[in-house]
Amino acid sequence: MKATIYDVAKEAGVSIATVSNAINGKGNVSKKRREQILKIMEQMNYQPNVNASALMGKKTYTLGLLIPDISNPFFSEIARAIEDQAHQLGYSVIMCSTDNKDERVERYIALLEQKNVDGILIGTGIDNLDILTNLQAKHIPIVMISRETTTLEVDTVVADDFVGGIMAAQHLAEMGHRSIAILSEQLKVSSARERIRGFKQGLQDLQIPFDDDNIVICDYMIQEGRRGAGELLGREDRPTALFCCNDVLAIGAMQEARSLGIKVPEELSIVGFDDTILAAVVDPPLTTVAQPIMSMAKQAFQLMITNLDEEEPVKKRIVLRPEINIRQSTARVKS
Amino acid sequence: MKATIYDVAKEAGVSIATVSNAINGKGNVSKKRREQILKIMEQMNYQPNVNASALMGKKTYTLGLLIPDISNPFFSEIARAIEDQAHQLGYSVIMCSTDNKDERVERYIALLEQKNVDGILIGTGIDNLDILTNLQAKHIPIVMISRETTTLEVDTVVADDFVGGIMAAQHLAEMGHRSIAILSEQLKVSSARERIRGFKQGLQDLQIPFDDDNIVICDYMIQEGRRGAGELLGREDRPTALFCCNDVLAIGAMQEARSLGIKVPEELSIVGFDDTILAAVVDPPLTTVAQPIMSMAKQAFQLMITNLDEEEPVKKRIVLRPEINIRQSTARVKS
DNA sequence: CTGAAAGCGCTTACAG
DNA sequence: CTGAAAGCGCTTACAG
Repeated sequence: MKATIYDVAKEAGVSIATVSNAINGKGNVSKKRREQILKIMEQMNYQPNVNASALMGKKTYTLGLLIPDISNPFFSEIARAIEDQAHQLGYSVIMCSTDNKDERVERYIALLEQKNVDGILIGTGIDNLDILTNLQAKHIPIVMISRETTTLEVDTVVADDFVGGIMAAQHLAEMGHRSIAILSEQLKVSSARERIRGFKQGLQDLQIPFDDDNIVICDYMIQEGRRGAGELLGREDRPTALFCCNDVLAIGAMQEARSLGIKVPEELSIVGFDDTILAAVVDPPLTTVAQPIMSMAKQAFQLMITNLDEEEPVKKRIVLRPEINIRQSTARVKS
Repeated sequence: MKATIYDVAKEAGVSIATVSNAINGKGNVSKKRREQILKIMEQMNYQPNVNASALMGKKTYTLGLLIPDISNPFFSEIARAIEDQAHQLGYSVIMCSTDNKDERVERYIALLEQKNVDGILIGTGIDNLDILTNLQAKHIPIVMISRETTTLEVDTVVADDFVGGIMAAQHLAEMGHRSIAILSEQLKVSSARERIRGFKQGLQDLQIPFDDDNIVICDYMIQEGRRGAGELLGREDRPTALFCCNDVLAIGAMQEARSLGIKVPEELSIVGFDDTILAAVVDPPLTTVAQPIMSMAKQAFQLMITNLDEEEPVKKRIVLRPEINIRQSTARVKS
């Protein structure tokens, strides 16, 4: 049987209240008693039961992490970064893959509530704002990572998608591209919208025209990237460069180009977004905009902790600068 | 404030015992009362506090999942499969990336114990057997997935790595390869040992000689795959085919071959293991042995549940047959 | 400086 | 069929 606070109290010849105080550094326990108790705890290999103390209003030291899919490389990297932050401070994190379905989001949130998590990190899109509003009404701390809602006051940390878009545009423009198309995720995804807005801004700054007909919307799958690229590359006046809102679409585009006999980067430049492991592994290696995942996780976790400890902290929105990793999928346009 | 069992009892005009019985289908609550109570629970949006009921010896409906690294594609796929199984039955899973370090394993296990998880799924290597023995002594159900310990009696589900190795050998042999080398993970990894044993068996069955000098050991990283492949490909009598114990090493080998100007598959055939997303994305697409991840997760979870419910169930070892996915990284040897 | 007692939100015999 | 009471492992005033 696991040792309880009663066992150590009996062993130490004190009351459980004193043991509790010794553990938590509360009340006034004499130094001598305290050390003696701590020693006994060690000997008995006593670990306080977190759930029991949570019942008395203390923290559960458990957090929920909502992301679209833990098996997607981008989100698994986010998850790892969050896990590491959490682990350092003794928090556990429960993974929740939502598949971007509100219905799954709701089930998961209900589950997390029942388990009294201290807070929820949200890295997935949520269509129905009421879900978030309800969470706030229940005073469950939330922080959004890599996703955002403009309408709600909630702590969020994102990469600067707008600037990322500009970077991609500038790079392509420098390489001499003038006929460029975009492969986008669904426009309800806030980051996709921002990336496109930034990209168009970047082109406009350089006086390069862009027509919205050159945007094709895809779901977040390689197959979809192929389909979208196929549509664009089949046009009479085919683009010389593609800006893709994520690496997965970029890879789909690369595959489609190859099967159409279009050489990357000689005949078609491709830039992705996210800099997942996939970008490094593909041939040619993908030029892509990298989000500072580690920093994002650190900041997000910091915000979470602050929420947990303070009363009504002022909501923050932290925007981190991305960087473009130029590899071999982009080249000067052939003249 | 969240509704408690007292709130619904008061609202229903009954005692909390009756509410509890109604929820759990215990005792004898009249149908009418039961329905009335359930309705009120619904109205009040009452969710029982799992941690409180866990205190009375019920389950926490929380499981731990130990894997080397959630950001590694193979393990993130395992994690997703486990998560889906768990979610269906109302279990949450806490992710624990161990980096294959016993010290991290121990910290995580201590954390999981404090949180009273119902059981722990282990998909990571553990060097110090005492860690597992202790877990068993504490009667914490464990099941191993994709890893095993022969010395301990513990439920485990693995792919048949031995057969996977044979499949790889047969495929390469059929393609006419006779000069073959192996890129292995550290030999302390049980699955790597089995894969190699199977591979050698496969060759031997076909009377193809193999020399252990042709095995190079690498850590689980692309860079290491490059290094290992470089070593092998630099030899005077360079092999015409490489069997790699996982996709990551295979991809490292592909990259190294390319940078040495050796064409895959024309001059060098490569087969990997695991069939992660990476295998599909790389060029040429990688021939690789696939583990039936979904089935493995299902079985592992099933074993877990059985452990949770039954007294001392007989320990099982479930071995699932892998399959080889032949893509374009392997070809007939040039004659 | 220390302990008795009440309470957190539940479940489980047990009595009626 | 239903409820009073004890108890799970803790924490927190409060009294001494």
